[in-house]
Amino acid sequence: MSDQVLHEFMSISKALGDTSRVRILALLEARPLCVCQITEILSLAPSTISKHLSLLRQARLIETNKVGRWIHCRLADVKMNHPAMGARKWVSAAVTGSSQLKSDRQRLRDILKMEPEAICRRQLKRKNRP
Amino acid sequence: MSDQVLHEFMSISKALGDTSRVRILALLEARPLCVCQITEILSLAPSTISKHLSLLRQARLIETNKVGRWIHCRLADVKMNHPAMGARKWVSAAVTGSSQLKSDRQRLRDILKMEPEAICRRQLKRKNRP
DNA sequence: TATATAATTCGATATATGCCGAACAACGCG
DNA sequence: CGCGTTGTTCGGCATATATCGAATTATATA
Repeated sequence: MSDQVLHEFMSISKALGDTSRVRILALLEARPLCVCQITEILSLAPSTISKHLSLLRQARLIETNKVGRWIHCRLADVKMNHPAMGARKWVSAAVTGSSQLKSDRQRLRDILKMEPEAICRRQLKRKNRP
Repeated sequence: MSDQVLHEFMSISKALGDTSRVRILALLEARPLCVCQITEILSLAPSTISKHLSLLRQARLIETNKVGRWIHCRLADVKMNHPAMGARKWVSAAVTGSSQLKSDRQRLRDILKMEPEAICRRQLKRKNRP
């Protein structure tokens, strides 16, 4: 295809153009997370989170790997020579101080206190008894 | 309003999420330009360009000032302490080598050879005799 | 093997965005 | 002043995207 450079750049900038995806990136700066933890914090449908993660992966901003039943997400390797790395640094510097992201981090701390398996079960419970 | 920080960031990342606006930023890296020159290079309707410039201005990525009949556009002041500055550096580094932007720069060189007033008249001619 | 769980894909829908042309506003010049 | 020029605003249309729920796939476990 033509103009790989611009295409790659647009893939990254479009990925950064949505609040939910920026929140996910900011969460992953604290530590790697599994998809169900991210879903729990953002309070969006699993299918929506899945789509967001797919776009972030396409933009090479995050990497994922399967561990048993779960899929672990983490920020892409910093040593990678890719425009996504410059983006990561910019985002990181630009969003410090956001109250939304601060509140997300607090929610993450709460969730990490629970046993890992309890998180997804919580979502199930909520579904069956609304 | 709540979370000024995230809101400002999203304003910038959304501004960077469109090819035409990235092309405008890249052009302005070469030198300040008037709106009609940008319109000529991108080959879009004046109203479309105007909208793009408005978004770039809201994101504090560019600044404009009126000079007689024309409106001059330039990249925002680098000394400014604003997330837009980090964005500018990232964009600049990430898009070098794009063939689309290279071709835009060539087109810019051609246009700069013409007398300034000839550019807008060219658009007028094309309009009257299609 | 049968069931439950974690995540993705698909289809539908509502909203956002990019683009244009027409109308409008501001400015300069004869 | 009246006209041409430059740019913006507005309304409409087509496309893109964010979201959900239902169906599907893959994995673990009883």
